[in-house]
Amino acid sequence: MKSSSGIPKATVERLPRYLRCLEALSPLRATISSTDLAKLSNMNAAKVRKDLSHLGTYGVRGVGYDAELLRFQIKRELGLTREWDVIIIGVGNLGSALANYGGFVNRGFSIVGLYDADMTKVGMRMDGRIIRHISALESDAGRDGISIGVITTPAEVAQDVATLLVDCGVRSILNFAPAELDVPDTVHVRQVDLATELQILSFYMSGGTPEAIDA
Amino acid sequence: MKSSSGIPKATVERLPRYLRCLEALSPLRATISSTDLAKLSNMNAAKVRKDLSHLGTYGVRGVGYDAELLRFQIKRELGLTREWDVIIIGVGNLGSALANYGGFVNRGFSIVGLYDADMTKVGMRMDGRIIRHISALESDAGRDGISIGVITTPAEVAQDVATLLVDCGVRSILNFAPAELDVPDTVHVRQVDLATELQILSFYMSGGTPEAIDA
DNA sequence: TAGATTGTTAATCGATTAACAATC
DNA sequence: TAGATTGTTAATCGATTAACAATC
Repeated sequence: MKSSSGIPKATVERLPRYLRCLEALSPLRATISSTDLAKLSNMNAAKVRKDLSHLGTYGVRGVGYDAELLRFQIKRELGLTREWDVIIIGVGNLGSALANYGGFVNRGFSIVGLYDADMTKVGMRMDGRIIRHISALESDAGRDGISIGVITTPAEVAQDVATLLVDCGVRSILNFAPAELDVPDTVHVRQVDLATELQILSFYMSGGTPEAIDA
Repeated sequence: MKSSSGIPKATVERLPRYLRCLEALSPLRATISSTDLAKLSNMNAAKVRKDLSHLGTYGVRGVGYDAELLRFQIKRELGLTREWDVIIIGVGNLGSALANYGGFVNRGFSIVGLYDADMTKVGMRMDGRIIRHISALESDAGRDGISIGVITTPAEVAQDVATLLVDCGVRSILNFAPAELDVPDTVHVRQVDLATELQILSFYMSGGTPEAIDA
């Protein structure tokens, strides 16, 4: 008995990157080698082959991978052969930007609901959808079966929103609020923190530890 | 001779998280143990101690860490005792959201410029700053000394923008465009791809490989 | 056949974790 | 002193990479 998926975490997190490179490829290109895909994705050819080997053996020795087939296999592995319903909670600057962002729809995600606690926003139309009050979430969720909740609220209320989502049966959360979320471990959380990214860059710009000066 | 910083990559990427937890702490709280910090940051106490040991020995056996001192040491290590100047290229939905996002300023980052290629946007005022044309970037950069460039353009032009930034002397890039950037390895790139995050969640929702069904 | 490239093995490297002596 | 908690060691685990036999 092995774990529900034999694919290592690190590989899963790289598959979308390969997919993105394959989709950007000229449609005329029939095959691609691990070396070429490595170059496109800023990766190492051995790593590419090892990652792809987890999908099955879709490469042809001496030739490479069928680009179209590989694209499909990655999508299948990532569960992107179906469409997932996404809701956004918190229609501030970032939430609005995501609601209007075209990059989701053509990548397998459909934004089916926008929620906010601010009554002055409720009822407003945004990219064809009406903003609903957060209190409507529970009944909506029961009817619609939401796959992913995106949290773009202020940090102070992020935990409450996460708890509400979990109570509504949502098992995947993408959290943009700079707050740690405490959820059952049946729930998957991906955290994106914009300030964190800048802080990591800051570390490398400042050149590491002061001790390194006496090198 | 060791590398310019002895701190492992994985630790650097966790320091902002500890920092965020410490800043959310009650100001009355004088000390914090590795166990408590681990709970707050959804981490393991041994990992916390190991990470913090890279900063020096600021803990006290039997007592814990001085919360305020620890906060300062992490900020110092991350290079956050100074302020970094940030520019945003591409004032679309996401770029505008970031320009108006308060979370940067009080975390050590100052947005000093907004650029776009669209002449209808150039000259517009946004959160007190005037959007300038991308062609002005080169001379502005020479005068101002920009630390970090944030790319929020369409994917198609992201590489050109990155190249321009590098030519302007920018050595740290935060890229939101779903495109792989090819830059010299003196330049640090952090990539944030919103669709990628959803795709990773999709993988775990769909339960891994089909082969797993016959378990 | 000769050249190219995969799939996989085995070595290496780095990160995580448990355990515990040191010490407040 | 007794209890608590760090800092660090050593074991473990997982990820990366080079190398090459298999094979198109």
